[in-house]
Amino acid sequence: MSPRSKEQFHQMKEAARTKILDAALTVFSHNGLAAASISEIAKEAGISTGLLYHYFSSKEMLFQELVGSAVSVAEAALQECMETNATARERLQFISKSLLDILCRGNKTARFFTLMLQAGLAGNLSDTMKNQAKASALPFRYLLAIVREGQQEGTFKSGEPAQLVMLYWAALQGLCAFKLIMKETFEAPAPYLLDRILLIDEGECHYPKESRDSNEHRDG
Amino acid sequence: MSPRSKEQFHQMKEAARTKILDAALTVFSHNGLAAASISEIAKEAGISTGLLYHYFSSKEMLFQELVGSAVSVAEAALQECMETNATARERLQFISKSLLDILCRGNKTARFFTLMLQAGLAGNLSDTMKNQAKASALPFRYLLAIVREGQQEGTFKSGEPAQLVMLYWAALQGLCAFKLIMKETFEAPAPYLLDRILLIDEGECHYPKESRDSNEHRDG
Amino acid sequence: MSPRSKEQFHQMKEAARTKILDAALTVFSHNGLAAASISEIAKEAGISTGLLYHYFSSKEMLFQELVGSAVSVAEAALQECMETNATARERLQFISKSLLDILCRGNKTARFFTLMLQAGLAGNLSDTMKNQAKASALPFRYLLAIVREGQQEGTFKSGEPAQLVMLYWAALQGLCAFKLIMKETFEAPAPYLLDRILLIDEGECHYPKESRDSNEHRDG
Amino acid sequence: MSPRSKEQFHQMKEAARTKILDAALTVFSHNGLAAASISEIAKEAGISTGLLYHYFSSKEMLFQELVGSAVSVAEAALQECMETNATARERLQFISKSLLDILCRGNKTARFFTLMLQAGLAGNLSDTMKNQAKASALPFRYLLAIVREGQQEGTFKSGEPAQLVMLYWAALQGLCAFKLIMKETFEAPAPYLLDRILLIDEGECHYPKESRDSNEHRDG
DNA sequence: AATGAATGAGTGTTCATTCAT
DNA sequence: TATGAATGAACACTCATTCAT
Repeated sequence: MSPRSKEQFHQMKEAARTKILDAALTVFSHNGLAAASISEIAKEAGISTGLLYHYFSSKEMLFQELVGSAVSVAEAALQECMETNATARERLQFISKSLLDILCRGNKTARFFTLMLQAGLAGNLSDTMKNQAKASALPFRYLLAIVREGQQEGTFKSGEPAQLVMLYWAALQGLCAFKLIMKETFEAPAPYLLDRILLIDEGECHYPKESRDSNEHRDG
Repeated sequence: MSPRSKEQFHQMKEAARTKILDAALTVFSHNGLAAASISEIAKEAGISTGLLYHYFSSKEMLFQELVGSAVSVAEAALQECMETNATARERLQFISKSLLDILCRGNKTARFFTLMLQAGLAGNLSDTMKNQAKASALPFRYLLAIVREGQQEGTFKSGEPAQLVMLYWAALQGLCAFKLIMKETFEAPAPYLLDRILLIDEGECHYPKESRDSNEHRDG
Repeated sequence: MSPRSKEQFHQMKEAARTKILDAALTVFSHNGLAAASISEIAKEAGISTGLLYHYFSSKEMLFQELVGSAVSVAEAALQECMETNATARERLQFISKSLLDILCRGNKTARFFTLMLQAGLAGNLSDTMKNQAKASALPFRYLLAIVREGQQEGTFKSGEPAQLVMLYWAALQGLCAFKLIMKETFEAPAPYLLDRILLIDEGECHYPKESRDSNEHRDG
Repeated sequence: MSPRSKEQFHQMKEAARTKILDAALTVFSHNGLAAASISEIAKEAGISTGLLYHYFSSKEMLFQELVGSAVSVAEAALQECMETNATARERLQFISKSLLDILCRGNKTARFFTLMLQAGLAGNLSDTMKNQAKASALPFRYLLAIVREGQQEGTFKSGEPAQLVMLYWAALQGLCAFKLIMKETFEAPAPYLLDRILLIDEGECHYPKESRDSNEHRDG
């Protein structure tokens, strides 16, 4: 009843929720969204199924919270990145490097990406879930801004920004999936390889920019 | 003995099998292997569940046939491509263009890619299925060969070939997934954007360059 | 159309029916009545399921015909046996010997007995089937008559005739089941061992009959 | 941690298991293993099918537990019987009387015998089940020992012991099946009738053994 | 007479969810 | 807060039966 114990309670509650969310992420990404079972998640979290339902009202809500937390973490990170006064090139390099770093160090990021992918693919989700899944499109906006800025800087490759971002993001998605599939065998590519999808190679001759613009976006 | 000719039977059987395989591809790629339900596949194919089992002995066998056929089609195509005496650059451009073309025209390719992805991700497959799933690594070998050749040609970017291929393939995987997620909204990137993951840009200064300039954007 | 071809047709039909009945007997007795599948029977008989339904309108009818034919064969044999003017002892010995003989030579008899047993046990039969199953009680009547006659002859053991017959018949049932279970390992007991359930041993002192009657029913 | 005491849980669990095992015994012995349906067992036990699977992981495991418990109970009883220093004759009389007594009083024994029979007959059992089924051969060994001993005592009939035991056991099997088939109509035979398959009749002249007619018909 | 494709109700089994404790 | 027994609606799969040929 004291403010102290109240806070303690809150902390314990949050700790329990986090434990469950972690377990859920693992199980969801292993078996696919639909094939994951609540009882497996509960076992992974070390609690009973009944207690799980004390914290999350349904499998769907559990999923939503998972996605929601991931999105907000990602958004915060990107937001922070945008607020620095680095060049677009530096920002991209920072993002790529960060992502590939955590990709190397653990499975969590890969699991999140893959989970979002599966959620997007699943044809039988409720509307709320579908909206959540679309929230993953959020990083697109930030990247779009970076690409546009970078093209003006002259450090980014030419091409339709939306297509470039999609390609970059698709590659990232694919890498995350591969990480989970190949397990220990997986070796992340050097960040500069990923950057190169968007950035002009350092050795590249990008001075005569004007003359290129016209014939580069169309090639078939 | 038989009141219907053998050929008639055979034709009908093949037609039915094809219809079922198409339906299965659709449903599997949406929901993943575990979450895909036989009854949904049957409904999609316009038949009863019982009849589905007349043609395929189990959900797993159905999946295996699907994967097997995809792999053999892909291999044949790549094999053919390898046997031409084009340059590595031309080969890659051909592959990218072909893939993005069929990606634009229908969902089948995207579904196949996504199916293989889901198969690889699923943690609870039988051994035969796991082997099948690994068969998807097959295109890697071909691409590796092309990259190595291209780097010697001087038309491919430098970098560890295995990592380059992985990046290229990951981008392709990701694009296929996006295609299914975004549906009509999806617009495939220009092939040259994909190529650029591996190929040195036209404008790049790779000195013995002068003679090339003109034929670089064209890849057919 | 000629009377000749008509008869030929009839013969062919009967041959086909017999083939199916044989197959059905085998499959029924192997897997139990309910677990036996029509398609398995058809395969065993070398025909299609459709054709089987041309001869027998349902699984149940097939079973009924099977039982019916067995019962009539058995009845005919017993009837014939009763019409001889042998002693009761001789009749019983003849019956035991005949049964154990065919039990040794093949599985058909064992299958019939076991099938009837299963039919009797099954709780979910239609009424017609239940009646058929009860038809197996028919041999009881003949054996009862023999026992009563034999007790008057002084060659059969004392005891309630109905109980004696049941014991004899139960032993026979049990042997048939064992035959199917043990397969090649099975060795039928000597007929006289079976007879001895009902017959006074040849070496037995059955003269002082009067004094026995009272203490024989109690022995433990 | 647990709001219900461990003992409470254990008791409830055992009670539920017993209830299910009883129901399963009834249904299995009626319909045979293959034809028995889980839903019928659940209905008989008054629970949902889902709950049944909470206690037994499959139909097969349920069957195995049933058989296992029956075998161990039977073995314990026989073991105890063997450890007394009674004569072989007395032992057999005890066994027969005990069995026929419980056969009269309820259906459980009859069901067990019949269950074992059906298990032996079923052609499509898993290996573990087949082994279990063979465990039913266990009483044979004890009876064989008794018969051999009794023949030396001069109180058992002559004849190949294995055949004599098989006949005795077959009769018992048959009686159990009849009990289930005939239901209330069934009247167990007097124990001495069953004993007589193996024991020399009290009134028999077995002292002056030499005088005994050629010493049985045939048995080597 | 003969086939086997086609159906649909049924089986064993799983699992999200609820509830008494 | 915490448990796990209990439910019922799914699912994969089977099979007696029908039907067009």
